[in-house]
Amino acid sequence: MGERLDIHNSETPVLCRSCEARHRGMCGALKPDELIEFARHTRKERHEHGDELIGDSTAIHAYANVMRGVIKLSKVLEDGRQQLVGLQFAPDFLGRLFGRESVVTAEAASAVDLCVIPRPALEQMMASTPALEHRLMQQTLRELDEARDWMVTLGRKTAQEKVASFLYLIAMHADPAAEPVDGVSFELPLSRSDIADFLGLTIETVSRQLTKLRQAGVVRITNNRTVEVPELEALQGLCG
Amino acid sequence: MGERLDIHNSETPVLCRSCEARHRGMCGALKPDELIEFARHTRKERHEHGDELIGDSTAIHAYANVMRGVIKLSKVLEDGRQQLVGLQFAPDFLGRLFGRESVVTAEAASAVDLCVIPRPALEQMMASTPALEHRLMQQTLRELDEARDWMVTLGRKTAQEKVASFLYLIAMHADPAAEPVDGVSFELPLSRSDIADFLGLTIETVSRQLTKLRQAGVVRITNNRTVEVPELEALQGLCG
DNA sequence: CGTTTATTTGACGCGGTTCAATCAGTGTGG
DNA sequence: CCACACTGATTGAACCGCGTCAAATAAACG
Repeated sequence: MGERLDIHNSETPVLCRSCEARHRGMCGALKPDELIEFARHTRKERHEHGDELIGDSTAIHAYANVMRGVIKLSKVLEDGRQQLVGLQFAPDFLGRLFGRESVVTAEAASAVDLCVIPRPALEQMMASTPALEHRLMQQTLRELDEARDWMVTLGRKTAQEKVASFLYLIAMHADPAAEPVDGVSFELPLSRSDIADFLGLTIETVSRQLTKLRQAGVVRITNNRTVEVPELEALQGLCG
Repeated sequence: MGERLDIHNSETPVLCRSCEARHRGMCGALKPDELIEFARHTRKERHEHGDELIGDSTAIHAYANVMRGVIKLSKVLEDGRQQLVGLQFAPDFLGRLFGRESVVTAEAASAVDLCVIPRPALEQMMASTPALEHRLMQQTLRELDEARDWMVTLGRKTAQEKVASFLYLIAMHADPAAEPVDGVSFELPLSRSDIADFLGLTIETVSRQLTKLRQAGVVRITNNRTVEVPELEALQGLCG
């Protein structure tokens, strides 16, 4: 009898309870019973640093929610020049909605946990649940805003300002509540090479600018990846 | 009696009949009676080249559809450096949905006709007409794709490739059906200064690269604004 | 036709790339 | 445990593409 009750129970699925996307991500748009229906179609996937999650020009069979880790979206020119065009953190949505095939490559920048849902399942659900499409619309609009900010960085900032802007971006992501006067410390989710591809620079230039920032006392860097910013304000002032 | 019938008539509103947005734009998502309701809230606006349509950091009271002309979206840094972050043509949608205030400046790059709808009217309509939100979602996703393509241009292409890419972009917009082997001719919607801000270059560099392209026989330019491309393939080959 | 603004062209310098060498961290096998 | 290789990051030196500054030319406008 306990079991029979469970079937019609509207409790949050176990796996969703501890999921960030449950509230801040797209699943926040779902009512309890919708969430249960949703969870019936999803599967969890764990990926290692460096795994290619979606290849450029590959068919789109599934979408996903980022539950943990960082994902980089990139594009390459025929001759190999590469540019990052997006960075995704939990609880972002991953995948080009309604696209025939992907126009970017998605790669795990760290260990990553995904909550994967097949394309037809999500699209059906979106069609019947306007709130879900609305939530994804909000995320898409936010991504567009970010892309445009980034375009200013790529087109108009100096190498110094680019690197400062990148550090500031990551710092704010590590601690969204941080005040300008605060100090923060965090791990860089990207290698020098990735940072260069993010900023439209070479690794050498990135490295040189980082040493300048270090010498200026704006940041402290240990083990290549750990960054400490004594006061965000100083960093912000260098962002152009 | 004829008049009474008209009231409940489901004919397309007169002003919408010749509008591009009616089919390709957001209004294509509306059924005839919805279109009538929609049209009750809209007003047509005509703007001159150079008019500021939306200011950075201004409250968003209305959205609009571009019926004619070209609009440039831009951002500026405190010290005046400027970067275009979007170009909009008919029948694109104008305005940051659900945003509190604009994060870009929108300026008419040519004479422009807008179909303006107050913010509450559109948002109510979106809430009750999922197809409308879906259509706008599609446009937003397309804009995001374009922004990311552009990021590659800004971050990784040479001045030569940037200018070629820009000309190619405009050429394809002037004649979307054009084949690579075809030739096309069109008017540039932007000044050299705007093109520079679009590509993250200076006007001098833009000018020099245009002369190079002219000397190479890839384009012919008359009156500073009229461009003729004998074969698109040659131009495309220079886009990197 | 004169004035103003937009574009082109030229000369020069600098910021960032390129090429190359060094250094640091990490794993591997003897 | 150390020598070795390997990968990622830093540093240095030389080069060059693009920006800067300045002047000439062309187009737009009254």
